[in-house]
Parts: sequence; C-alpha cells; structure tokens
Amino acid sequence: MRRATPDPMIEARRRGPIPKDVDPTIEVLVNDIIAKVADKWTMLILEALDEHGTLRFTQLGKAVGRISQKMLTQTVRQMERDGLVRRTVHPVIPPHVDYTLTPLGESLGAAFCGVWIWAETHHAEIERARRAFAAAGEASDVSACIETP
Amino acid sequence: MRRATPDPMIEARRRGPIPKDVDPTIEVLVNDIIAKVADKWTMLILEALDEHGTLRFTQLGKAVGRISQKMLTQTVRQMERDGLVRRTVHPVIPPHVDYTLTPLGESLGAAFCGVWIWAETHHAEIERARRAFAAAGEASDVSACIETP
DNA sequence: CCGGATCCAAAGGGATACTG
DNA sequence: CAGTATCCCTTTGGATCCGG
Repeated sequence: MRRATPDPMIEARRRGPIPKDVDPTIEVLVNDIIAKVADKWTMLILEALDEHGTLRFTQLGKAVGRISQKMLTQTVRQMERDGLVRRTVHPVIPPHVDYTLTPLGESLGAAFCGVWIWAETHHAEIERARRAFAAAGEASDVSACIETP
Repeated sequence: MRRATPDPMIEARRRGPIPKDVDPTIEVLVNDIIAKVADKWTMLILEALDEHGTLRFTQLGKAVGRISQKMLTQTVRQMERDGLVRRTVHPVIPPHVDYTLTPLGESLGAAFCGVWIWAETHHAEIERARRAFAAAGEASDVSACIETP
C-alpha cells in the first residue's frame, strides 16, 4: 500500500533540528496547538464530522460512539471557540441544532486523515506488539533486555 | 502552499459512510487506537523523537517541553508497550538510556506529519477565531446567532 | 542519570435529573 | 431534541523523596 505522505516538503520537514526559518517562540505555540487538538474526543468528533459532513447533536454522539452528552457538548463547544466547527441553531420545536466543519476544521481533518489510515492499517500490529511485550515481561526479567556495549 | 494529502486513496476514504470493505467491528478498534494515540504527551514525544531521531531520557524531556518526569516515564513506557519506541539501557554508571522510534513509531510519525504542518500553518488562525468568538460573546446575546429558516 | 514510590491537588468524565 | 446543572468517582499529573 502506498504511503500517505510522499510529499517532498514533508520529508524536508522531518529529521534534523528545528529549521532556522521558524521563529523559536513558534515552537511552543505549535506545541500548545497540538496539545489542544490532541484530545481524544476532539479527534473522534472531527473524524465523525469529516466523514458525515453535517450532523445533529444526537447523530453526532452516535457517530462518535461511547461519549456522554456532557463531553460531547463540552468538546464541541471548545471546537466552536477554536473555529473548527460551525454550530447552527434552528429555532423550532423540538430544537434542531446541527454541526459542520468550518474550512479550518476541514483542513485539520485532512491533516489527520493520514492518522485514520494509519490506525486502520496498523492496529493489528499494535496489538501484536502489546502481546509480545506482555509475553516478554512474563518470560524473562527486565535485565535480560539490556545490551552490553 | 501545497496540501499534505493529495493522495487519491485518502480522498477516497473521506466523505460518505463507512465503506463496506471494512469490518464493522474494526471501527471501534480504530477508535480505540485513535483514543490511545491521541494523547497530548504521546504526540509531543512522538514529535520530539521524530525530529531528533534518538534521545536520552533527560534530553527527551527537554525536547518535549513542560513535562514532568513522571508523565515522561509513564508515556514512554506505554509507547514501548505499544511498539512505538525502542528503549535501550546501557548498563553503565551513571545510567544511560536512550529512546528511538521503531519502524511502527516512525510510520505513525509520518502519519502525524500533516498535523505538525497544519499546526504551524494555522495556529494564528485559531487564535483569531478564539478572539472573534470571545468578542462576539461579549458584544451580543446568544439568541442573536440563531437563524430563522 | 534514570527512574520508582508516594502523596496530594486538580481535572476529566459518567449518571442522573431537570428545562425550554 | 438539545442541552444545563449537580453529584460523585476516577484519572491525570505535579512535587518530592529515595534508590540503583
């Protein structure tokens, strides 16, 4: 299967210390963004909206999976503040609210796309690694894993 | 600037309900993986190792930024169990332990690469959205945001 | 230098009940 | 339907001390 990132610009960005065309203070800002965005629920909601386009509150919750309405509300509100989703309220009875990604949110979804694919592709490998680690831990002492240089 | 994911396979995966070539039970597994991997510290450690290649414990902590040694140890151990990093202990005094990504970890790093770039590209936009949201919240009531169909 | 162990504060997150 | 509010338990995560 073809890799998700054959882009030469991406390769250029990997490996090696921080390129000097980047403001040093930007590094912490970027880490802040990563930390904000790298939330379990944020990613799952982003994925759901990226797949389905537009969803109502309950539909969104169902699409995400096991999420309480508290976390759904909380996370979606945060994403709205960050400009990732647009929340539209139709003043009818019963209430009708739907959520959709903004262009910014869509761009983040596109950026995360490689990760969804990675998860689909490698989940078996992770489980294998986990079992291997567990087996190694039971079979032998930790000191057996060290190497003498 | 060119997008990170021009891959046709990626485009094919986005939009629309779950393709039927995917086992329905896989969806929850993938979400599990996402949830595991979408951890703040995991992503930052992954980024640090992806950039620097190999790092010792303290160096890694410094590269990540504001992380306590407890979380560093904990997260790095989890990543080791998941097969993302390889931990090598050199039995010398003082101890020398270094961490590096496994091929699996590198593939995840490559998958996340689009996200680093996104964060670098759009962090200003997020801050702007946040200020705009705050300004809107102060200026008017929430009911002013609803639209009548 | 690289952690493990312990204590403790704060945040995360579920369940339930209630409202417009 | 789409939340808000409350309670309460669990997890996270920092600080500190200690050991190999």
